[in-house]
Amino acid sequence: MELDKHYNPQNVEDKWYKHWMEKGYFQSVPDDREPFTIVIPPPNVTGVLHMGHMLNNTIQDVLIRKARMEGKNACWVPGTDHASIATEAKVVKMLAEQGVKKTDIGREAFLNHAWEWKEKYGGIILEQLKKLGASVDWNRTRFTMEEDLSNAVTDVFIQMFKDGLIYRGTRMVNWDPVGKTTLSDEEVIFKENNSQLFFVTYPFSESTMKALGVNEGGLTVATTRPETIMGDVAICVHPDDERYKHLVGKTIIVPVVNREVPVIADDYIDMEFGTGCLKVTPAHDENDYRIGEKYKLEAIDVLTEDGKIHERAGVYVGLDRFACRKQIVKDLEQLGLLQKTEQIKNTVGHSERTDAVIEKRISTQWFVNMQEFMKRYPKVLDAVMTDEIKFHPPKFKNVYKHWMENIKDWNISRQLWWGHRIPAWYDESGNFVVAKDADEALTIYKQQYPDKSVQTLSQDEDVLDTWFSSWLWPISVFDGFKDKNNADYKYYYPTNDLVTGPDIIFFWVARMIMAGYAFNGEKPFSNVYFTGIIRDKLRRKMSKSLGNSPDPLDLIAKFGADGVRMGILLSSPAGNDILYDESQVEQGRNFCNKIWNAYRLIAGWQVIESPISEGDKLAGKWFNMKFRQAVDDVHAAFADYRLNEALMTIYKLIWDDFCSSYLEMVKPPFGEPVSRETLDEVKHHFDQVLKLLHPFMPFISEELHTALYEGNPEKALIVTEFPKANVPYETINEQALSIITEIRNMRNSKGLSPKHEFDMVLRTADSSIYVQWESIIRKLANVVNISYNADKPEKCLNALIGKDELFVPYAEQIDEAEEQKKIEEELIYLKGFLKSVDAKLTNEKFMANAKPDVIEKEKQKKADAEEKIRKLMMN
RNA sequence: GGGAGCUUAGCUCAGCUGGUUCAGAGCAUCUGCCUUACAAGCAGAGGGUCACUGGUUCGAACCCAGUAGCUCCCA
Repeated sequence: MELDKHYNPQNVEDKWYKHWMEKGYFQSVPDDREPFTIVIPPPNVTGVLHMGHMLNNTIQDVLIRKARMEGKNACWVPGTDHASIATEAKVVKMLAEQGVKKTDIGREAFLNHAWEWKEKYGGIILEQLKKLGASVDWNRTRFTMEEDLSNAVTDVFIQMFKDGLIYRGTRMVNWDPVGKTTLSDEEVIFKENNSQLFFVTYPFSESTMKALGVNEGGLTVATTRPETIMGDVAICVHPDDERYKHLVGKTIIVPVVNREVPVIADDYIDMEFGTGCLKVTPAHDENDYRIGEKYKLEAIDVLTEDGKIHERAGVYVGLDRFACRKQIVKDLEQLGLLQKTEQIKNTVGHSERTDAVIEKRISTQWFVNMQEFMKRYPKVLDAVMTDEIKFHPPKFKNVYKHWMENIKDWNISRQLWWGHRIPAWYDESGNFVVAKDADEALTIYKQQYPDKSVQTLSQDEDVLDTWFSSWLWPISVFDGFKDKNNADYKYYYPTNDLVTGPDIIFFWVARMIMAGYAFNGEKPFSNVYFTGIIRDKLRRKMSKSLGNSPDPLDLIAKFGADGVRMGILLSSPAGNDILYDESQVEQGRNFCNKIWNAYRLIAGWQVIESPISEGDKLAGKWFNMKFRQAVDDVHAAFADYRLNEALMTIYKLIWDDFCSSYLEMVKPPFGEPVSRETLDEVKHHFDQVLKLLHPFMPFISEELHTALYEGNPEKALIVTEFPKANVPYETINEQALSIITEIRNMRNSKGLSPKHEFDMVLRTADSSIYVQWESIIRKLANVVNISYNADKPEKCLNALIGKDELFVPYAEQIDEAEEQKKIEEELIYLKGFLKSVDAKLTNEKFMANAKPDVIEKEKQKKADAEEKIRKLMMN
């Protein structure tokens, strides 16, 4: 069969994925083997695959495939996340395009649309994972809003409420005016902003003027948010501030609304900032809220849920908050109350999902009491600090610790419909009970409020934060809440590795650890591999608006899944951002091609039934040594989750040692056959290398593994054995191989063709280390006659091979002076080296302090250098 | 404002508890080759004051202090 000159992934990848599926290799059921479990970070159900997913899932697939080949019962659980805000936003947008508003159609109809949407688009991202080669157990696909997982959420909520870990309270929360929902602190992204700082004068009240005996005047405050002036209830200054001391206790007038408010003093105030006067707006700022509580001030919320001015403000009603800012500044100017405007840099919170500017708002919501939680489950922090749960790279331990030690209550209610509805039921006066369903709620209610005669309660309209279900994921995918004693859960949990981005360390990783210890008393996983964030060449994050994010499926179509996997992995040590560049996936594709052609080479060999030659035998042993060393390196790299280094080791093993060296050593001259024994050995080595490669590049390795055995391999590669570490091997002295490089170099420097034949003379104390390599040296260095310890030829090129001398007779265009110069340079180098070594050896302090083995090494270096110098001097 | 981390070749990064003249890898670059496996290739080569300044040490890319620049997290 004619084989294509270039590897063609299209002919290979889908075929093998289908085959693996049909054979059920991805499926896992509990048995007596050791389990190896990974739960996928569930992508948003309506999402599409992006580069981050590619990196993340490739790493998981590498870990899973390796474990599977090591004889473990590998189980990779796939699934999707309902992603409350993101999905609801998409459905709202879709309905808007049809001219439908969610409030018009009501909750039930809206949810029908959402489920329809989910059915239609929910599977896309999982299908895309197949293209990548992800060996997930599709029978185990879960969805965070399916019945069992929803029940788990409800049960956990109820339990935590009973345990006093969940409470309903009125707090200042983050409000997203576009999504019209609250957000947790983690969902607020702070961005640096160029803002204007407005200096606004609040005039003295009549009584103040009277008391001061003046006819005019006022206090000037600096604010970036003049549109909240209508909510001002006080002016606050520092008690020690000499400028304002006399005004404390007096009143001033809030501009525009002409409300008379007090001037108060509190040492919270920073005298240096602005004018040293703070306008107190308890409804719209966290710090003002605290001051408001302390001094029992009213909180006037002047904004509506969509960020417009509320009727309560009295003026500008209905105007958008930013439009209002402009308008009020204009009006203040006209009133002569705007003193000046300064440009400042500050940070402004934005919604992670909608990017809207966040408003602080006082609202009644559900919270998890985190301080209390951490008090009860100290293991959540300890496990990470003591490496019971290992972070890779470990630098994220600090980040984790810092967050844990400063943890705030978690706002878990969201004003959305798509999600897990909060299992709380209310009567008309706001009394509520928490229960599994309406019936149970009523029963409990009657017990709790026996004197009330309510027959119907209404359920909380809000749903829970998406992460309130995600944090249960490693437990709930194995139905650990439904039945603590089920076989899957007992077998697979705790899971082994979690692979995710550092951006969700708080959202998800930390909370899964909390859930693990709180609901089960056990860690959810043993290792967390934090990937980097994929950026473009210029270190910009990949984003739709920049258009710098390639479509992963296009890349796979162009370069093959193996090529893309390799390209992404090669440059991504754990925790480092990866700078994506198409040349990397090109490198991956080229590597596939290289391997493909290695196969083409041996597939074309004619075979003869003759015994293996000594040279081929030696080449085989030599390659085996290289292979074993590489395998050990690969295992060591895996142990530290240095996957990129493991892959690089394999890359070099295949390209340099297998292709460039081993195959060249045993390759028969054109048209000549190869011995059966040699071919078998080459095939064996090739197959070993493919096994090592398989977790990284599953498709091409499986294809060639099969091809090597003429379509009848004993086993599919995916379930063969991954090469083991620490297998003993015969050590081969390979010093002779540097002769090849030296001679090729000589030829190159003289501009000679590789076809130009050379003879060579070696001066050595031990010719045996060279003799066995002769046939290979002849072949690869194109040398004809080899002699040992003969006289130095009249005219020759020379080089040092270790401590031995190599002469290559060559009469033409030889420049004696140049050759001499080369030797001189070598001598200068060696003498310098010797001097530095001598300096150490004659230094008493060195001899006194250095470890014996270091001294021994230095002595050896001295002896070697002296011998080399002696030889060079003789010429 | 608080915290963490980074700075090594043109680029991306290794360099473990100081000890081969220790300065490495891949890619890129340069030179010569279309040598019947592969030009998506082959054979070679050249690139670095290890951010800067001091200190500790027989010895520092590595340890310590300071300076500068960058990144991330938190408020």
